[in-house]
Amino acid sequence: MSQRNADTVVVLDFETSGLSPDMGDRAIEIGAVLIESGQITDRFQQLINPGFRISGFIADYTGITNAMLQKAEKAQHVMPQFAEFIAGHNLVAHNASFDQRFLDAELARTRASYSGSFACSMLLARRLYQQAPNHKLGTLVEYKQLPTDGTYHRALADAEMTAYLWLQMLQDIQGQYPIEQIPFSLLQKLAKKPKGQVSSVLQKFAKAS
DNA sequence: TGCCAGGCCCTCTTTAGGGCCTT
Repeated sequence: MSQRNADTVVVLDFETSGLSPDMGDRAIEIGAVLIESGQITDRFQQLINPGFRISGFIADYTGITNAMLQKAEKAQHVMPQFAEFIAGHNLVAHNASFDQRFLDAELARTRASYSGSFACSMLLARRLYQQAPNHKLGTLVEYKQLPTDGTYHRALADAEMTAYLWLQMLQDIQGQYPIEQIPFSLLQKLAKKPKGQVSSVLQKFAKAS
């Protein structure tokens, strides 16, 4: 069974050979962190050999080279390990629809599956931080002065930054509204509400809790 | 930091178009 609270989730990030698994693109790296009761308690990071050479653009963008991928395990070995890592947890990603498409596509190639549901840190940030210059992960890390070692576009580093962003959003909600425990489902619901309704939804929930 | 897609979201909208975000 998936954890109900928003402070216990797996935050994940894929680096891929392109934008669309339907166009033949594959995962080349997966990174994830487990957050339990608001603390990062575990990490997962694996390069994945896609079975073909990646473009120069992707190598430059990620810093992941074809030489690195040649030595890496294929998805059929990596994905079952990852399915074990995320088992029983709800999932968070920045622009989650992108990562969900690759997770589903890579898991479909194995017998592995998952039971948690996704929430998107980007959709939530668009509602909570409407004054931010934009809602790219790197911009939000700078905007909220979140911890970073300066590494971008690598799966574990991006997953960690997304995790800190997620925790910051929980903290900001709890600082503004008297909510002790935020259900994961509330944040999923908020991310789909019109921006003008976010405050009233949180106020109504705070009164009821 | 470009192209391929897809979902969200705004507006000069809804019989549509284009920007944002992910790699």
